[in-house]
Amino acid sequence: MVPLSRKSPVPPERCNLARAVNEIGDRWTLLILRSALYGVRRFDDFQTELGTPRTILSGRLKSLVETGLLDKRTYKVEGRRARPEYVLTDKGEALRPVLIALTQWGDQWLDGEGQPPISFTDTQSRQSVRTAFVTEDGREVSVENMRIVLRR
Amino acid sequence: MVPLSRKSPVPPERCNLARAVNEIGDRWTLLILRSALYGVRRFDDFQTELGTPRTILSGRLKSLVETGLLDKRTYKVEGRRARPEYVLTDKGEALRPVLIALTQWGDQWLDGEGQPPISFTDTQSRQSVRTAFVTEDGREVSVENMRIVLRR
DNA sequence: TTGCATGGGTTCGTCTTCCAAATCCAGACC
DNA sequence: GGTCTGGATTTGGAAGACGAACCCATGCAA
Repeated sequence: MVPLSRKSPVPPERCNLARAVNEIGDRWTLLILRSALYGVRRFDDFQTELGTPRTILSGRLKSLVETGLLDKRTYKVEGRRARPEYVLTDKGEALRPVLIALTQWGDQWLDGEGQPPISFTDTQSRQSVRTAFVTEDGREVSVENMRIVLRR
Repeated sequence: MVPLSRKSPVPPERCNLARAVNEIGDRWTLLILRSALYGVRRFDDFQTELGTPRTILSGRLKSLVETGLLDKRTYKVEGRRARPEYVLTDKGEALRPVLIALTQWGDQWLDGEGQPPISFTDTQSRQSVRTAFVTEDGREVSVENMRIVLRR
């Protein structure tokens, strides 16, 4: 169990977790990113899938573009006029491991019965895949063997 | 880049990511969990560190207890009356990898200059630690080598 | 025993955000 | 000219966030 502390080693203002939470830490934003990671790009597709109020969706998409998580482009279907689409940037794509880890947390602690609806396997070994901590050269480290390093 | 899709393979109602987001996906809740993972347990310590309005903090702590992420206990300091404290449960502790992954995302994409304020090393090899996907037996898998498996 | 300090809240009134429904708008097609 | 379609903005009411003040039980000191 974590020992009692009166305050965090890194204050929230300097903490990149706190910053990340400020950027993506709200329900709709996370759900939009979830859909985006599955390839959803269009306003009405987000809206239909998530049921997000159109006002909110419009605002969240704008924020996500401003913070560089989504790229607003134009797509054109033959015989339709050009429309915007919202595609994940590298920065947005880099959240995939975070959201997969959160999904697996949900699989374990929220679902209860049965198999999770989605999981992943390694195309080579065909083994199932989970998130873990690894050293630089890719060997797994357990949480007990991790030491916190504070800068300064 | 992710191919275009008109909807997600798992609808939000069945998705454990969406469920997880409903349970912990708001700013204050995530910030409270962050502090809790560092060992913060007491009302005023959360309040001082995060600046959360006391009404909000009170409500969020209550929810976190109800959803089983925090355990409300009593602590007693010599010469002080007994007071409640909020300690992470196993379910809450299991979020650590998720939040570390998010921290590392923030280190990479939000900070810009310099070293991150906090990082981790393996006590054995002294190498730095990152989050990654691994097979059951702990060998790393890259995102490109991961195949989605849908149940049913 | 009055007074004050402490920690963990609740109450109150305001102020912001959320939200659903309606409307707007530009291009494509008929 | 009328209508469809996708991507929005506007509007007004409902919900949630917020800051300040207050409450309350205990311990301690005068």
